[in-house]
Amino acid sequence: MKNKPIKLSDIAEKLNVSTVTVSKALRGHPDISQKTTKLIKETAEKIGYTPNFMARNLSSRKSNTIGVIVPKIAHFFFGAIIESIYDIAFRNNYEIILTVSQENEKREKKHIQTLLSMKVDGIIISISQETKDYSIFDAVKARGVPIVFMDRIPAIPDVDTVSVNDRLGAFMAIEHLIKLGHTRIGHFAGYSEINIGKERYLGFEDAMNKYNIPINPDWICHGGFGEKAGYDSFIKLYQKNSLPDVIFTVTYPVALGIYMAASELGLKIPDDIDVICFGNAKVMKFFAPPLSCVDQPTELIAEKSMKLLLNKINNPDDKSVNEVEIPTDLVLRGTCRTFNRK
Amino acid sequence: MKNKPIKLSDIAEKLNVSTVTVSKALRGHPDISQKTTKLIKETAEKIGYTPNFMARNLSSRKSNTIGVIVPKIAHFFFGAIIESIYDIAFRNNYEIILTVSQENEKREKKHIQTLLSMKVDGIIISISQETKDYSIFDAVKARGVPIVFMDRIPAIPDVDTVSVNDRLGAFMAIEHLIKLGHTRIGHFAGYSEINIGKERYLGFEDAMNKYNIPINPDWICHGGFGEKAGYDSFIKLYQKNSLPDVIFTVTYPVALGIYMAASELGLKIPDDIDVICFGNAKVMKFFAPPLSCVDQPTELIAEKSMKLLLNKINNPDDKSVNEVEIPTDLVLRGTCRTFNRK
DNA sequence: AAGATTTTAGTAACCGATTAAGTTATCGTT
DNA sequence: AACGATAACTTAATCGGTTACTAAAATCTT
Repeated sequence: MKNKPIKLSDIAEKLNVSTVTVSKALRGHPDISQKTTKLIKETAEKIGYTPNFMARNLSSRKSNTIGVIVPKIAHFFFGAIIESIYDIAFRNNYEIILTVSQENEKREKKHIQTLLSMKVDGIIISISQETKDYSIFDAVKARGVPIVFMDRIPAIPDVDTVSVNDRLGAFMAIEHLIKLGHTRIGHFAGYSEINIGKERYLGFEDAMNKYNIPINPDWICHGGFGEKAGYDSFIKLYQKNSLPDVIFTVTYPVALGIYMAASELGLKIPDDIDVICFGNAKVMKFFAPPLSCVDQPTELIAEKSMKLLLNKINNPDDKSVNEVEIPTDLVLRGTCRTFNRK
Repeated sequence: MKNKPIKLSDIAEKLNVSTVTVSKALRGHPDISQKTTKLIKETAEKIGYTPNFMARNLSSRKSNTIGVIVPKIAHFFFGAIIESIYDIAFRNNYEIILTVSQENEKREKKHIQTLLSMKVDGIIISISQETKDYSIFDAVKARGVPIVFMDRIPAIPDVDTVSVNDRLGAFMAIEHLIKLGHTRIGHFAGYSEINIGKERYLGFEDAMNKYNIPINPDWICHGGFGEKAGYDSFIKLYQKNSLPDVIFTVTYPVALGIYMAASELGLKIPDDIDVICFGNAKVMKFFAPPLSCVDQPTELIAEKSMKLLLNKINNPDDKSVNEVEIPTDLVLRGTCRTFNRK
């Protein structure tokens, strides 16, 4: 009962022309006359022909496909970015192969290999929080496959990147806290091996230094970019009886972890502990209290990344290195609005 | 500077065997002796060979790939499901091609064709809210490609489906409201053409009928499953000065729309207007007030869908029709906890 | 020890397209 | 009228594998 898919040769036979003629006609190649092209296109449409993706890509050696690797999906930041990427890809007639590393370096590596074996035309990646071995990225470059690093960027030279102004964004947040009168400021910093961890910490440090506020190492907690990290760090500080007045978190999920821990511990935000995070999400404004944050414009990140990548794909000889930096905004909602010195 | 990817014949030449031998060895075919197999596998590893996905799939006529189509990504429900699907796929050595219809029937159709042309081994789909023409799904079936409908299911016979108990879930929610003393109950119902819209409405109706509470047609609002629908409907009711006491929404985003509208209008949830929705999300518990809902176990939905699909892929002769139904739970948080008759 | 089997490997054909390199017929030039 | 140029197709080769057959060597049978 299995309908065999229609192929080029079916159309060719029917119209008594060669398969090459059909192939060319369908792609609008000037070799073929208007008349024949029209005829072929019409019959192709009529009998419902769709080209075999594999065959086409194998012989043409390109896939019109972009590979995307992200650490997570079910988090607002990546979800929003992915949605935008899909949208842009669709409009440009590209397919997306999305893979998820689950913050796991080995998976990430395997995905990259898969994408290469699929002959994707380019790759957009936000690396996992635990990725330490960057040699795989050299392999990608060696293959001549354009790659754009987005948001989470490894420290390697000469790569195209799109990120937000992490350092300044963090600085602005901390400066705001200080101006509110805060001095006992903590920072849940993720991992410092990776740019977003490092830069955001640096921004934090910049502000603390500028206003001559000592940094309490107890309050600088590392551990990851997810909820668990925020939750665990908070619980630990609480148990050590060493909570700061306010915590700046490296990501939104980390802040979520704090909300979770605080609610379990019966601590009130923002009275007992205040929170501000890097990264925005639509739902924050409905939180109790609405969470203030440093806004990262996801759509813009996606757009710039895609533009950069498509540009590299279409101009293979373009060896330029582009490091796009997107500005951030401080969005003040219910948290970190005021501070009453205890 | 472009490293040519290594191919089968490179290994074959190096070891002085035929490409077929290499191909077989790498796939562990019994034709080849242990010794040669080991040797081939080792050198393949050493020189970093990865098979060309396109070539392999073209000649073998299968792809070890599953196509997934969802209406949205950046919404908790789908995000969570997709994440689980990716996880299961990875563990089973399948690739996922994820596409996003953006609630658009034409895109959805195009994606299906693309997936077919990519020769995916099977498809998991949650159809768009506006999909009316189901003929494309027959085409998929005719091709012999297994397809599993998940959550959003078209009304066509003999298809494999995985859904939650929409009707009962809605019934339980409404019954709870009624037992709280509510009678002025509204329902933002999405579209009734599609199962989740229809069934959840039916559950609503069941409860209203059981307790002999008249349904006010003004309070049954249709329009979609997204935030905009919730927002628009709420504003409209407000302007008509005809708000119910409590609204049951067909999805979580619709409830979000209400939160948004209510906050703009200065109405307090749950005092001025109360809300409960179908569909859960981790962040709801941090809302002001924490949103009560009917929980849909996303992980289970993903798991059942994948299991069903993989089963069909591995047993092509299995013509059974499976309709998996997953139970739901009422999760009470800050909304719809009590009701003081006005 | 000869024939039957099994092991192990190789040959040829093919998957469904695309690209490169012909082949005619037609046309314009001078 | 002879020549090169152009238009419109076709033929052959190729992309990098896999499958179906075939063949030689090794092992087993009786």
